[in-house]
Amino acid sequence: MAKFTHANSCNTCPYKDYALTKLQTNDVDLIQNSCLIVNFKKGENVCKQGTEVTHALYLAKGSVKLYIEGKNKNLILKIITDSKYIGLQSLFGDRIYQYTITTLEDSQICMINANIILNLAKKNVNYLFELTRNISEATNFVYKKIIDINQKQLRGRLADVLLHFSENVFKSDTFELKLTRKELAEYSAMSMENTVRILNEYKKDGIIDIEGKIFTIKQPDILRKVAELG
Amino acid sequence: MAKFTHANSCNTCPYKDYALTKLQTNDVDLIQNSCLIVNFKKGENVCKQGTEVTHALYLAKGSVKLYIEGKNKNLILKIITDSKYIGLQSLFGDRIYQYTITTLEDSQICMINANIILNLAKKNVNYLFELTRNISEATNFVYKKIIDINQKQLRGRLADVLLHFSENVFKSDTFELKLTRKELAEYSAMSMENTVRILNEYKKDGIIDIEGKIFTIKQPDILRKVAELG
DNA sequence: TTATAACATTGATGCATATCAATGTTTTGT
DNA sequence: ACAAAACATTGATATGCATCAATGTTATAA
Repeated sequence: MAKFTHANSCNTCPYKDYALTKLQTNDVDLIQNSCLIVNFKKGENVCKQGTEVTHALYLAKGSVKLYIEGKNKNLILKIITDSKYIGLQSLFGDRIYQYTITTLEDSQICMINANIILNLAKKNVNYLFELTRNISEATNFVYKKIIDINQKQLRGRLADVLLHFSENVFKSDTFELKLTRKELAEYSAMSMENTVRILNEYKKDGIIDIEGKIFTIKQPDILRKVAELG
Repeated sequence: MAKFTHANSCNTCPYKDYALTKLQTNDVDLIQNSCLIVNFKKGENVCKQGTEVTHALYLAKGSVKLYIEGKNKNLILKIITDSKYIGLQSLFGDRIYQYTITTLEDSQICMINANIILNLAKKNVNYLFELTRNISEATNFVYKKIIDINQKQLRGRLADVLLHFSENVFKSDTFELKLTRKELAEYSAMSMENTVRILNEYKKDGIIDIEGKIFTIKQPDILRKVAELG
């Protein structure tokens, strides 16, 4: 199992979340005292669909995939890379994880007792407000995901996904995607074979360049048109 | 356009939301003074995808569909019938509606200035906590919706939808669905023709009974099996 | 360092589902 | 009360996509 250490400097932590700035010093101490910094190796589960929510999860360093496990296939809803809470809405909802979270590389996750966060949230409205904003934006993201799955077909979906990585996640025309083709497929809600096929189509057409896991968007405008037309 | 009246008795309103009980009397008055009770006729838009969020929307009486408008087809995410806030997460997120809401029958909607709700939320943590719980549950519902669309095929999806209406919404084996076949299709993420086809399949098999818009679930166990097997 | 498994690629096949078409039925508005 | 539009139904057709299959390539572990 993963190794862990106790947090000892949340206030000066370089991965600190903005919501923490809304808390009094002694409240940050409460979090710090409860907080375990757990080192996960690549491919380990951080939480598991169907289990009870006992901790708030904060991704300090690394990257994870958040996905729904189905009978035959999985659906990756989000790739989370930055210093971010992961799955906050599970704290306030029915306290059962609706999804599994797995690391895509060695990562550090802060685990804070759920009730401590809930109590702080009940005490400090500015803190709760930040968490709520966070949850709301997560919901809006999922709405966009649904519309993609429902309204576009393969080529459009994959174009969307590539643009999303380039523009929102890595903010660069060239990026290294820490996903296998299968995972990219699960993120785009299509089969792995078709993902490969369409990627190579785009490559042949000079729209993108692929070198293993290094992606280069060569003609973002065309990709944008494909994404738009579906 | 829809007629409206000013609210004058939020505290004693039979459609009052639970979250309101968390507010002081004078704070409820703030809401009451801002609150317009708008009478919408069947088929009118309550809010429109892509527009700015200026008001919190509370469905006092009636029923609405919340749906994403696409190029060719719409996707209904939720049918809301009870005394419920509709689209709370849009208040805390990027303040642009990601969806359109349309009434399914004549309905009364309370419209409260968004900033008044936000200010109260910032002042009263118990109130905000209830709103947050509300948003979280909405998010979890959407997650379930995604998994249905992604993992199951037509028959399973439609079985799921029928069971959901019977068990969660109307809590009865027999119910009147205020949806056209097209809307039922948009809610189940499939074509209208296939919706009709499969409904009649179920009818022929004696699993359900349909009389116009009156649905009767005759063999819920079989329907549950269909929903499970996909 | 070699064996084994996971990953990646490409082509061929089948099927679920949307779309098209034609027709009857019910609402809706005037 | 009538016309027009929206809704509902059923069958035939087309196609987007998953699945299967075969093979090469790259990680991973013993």
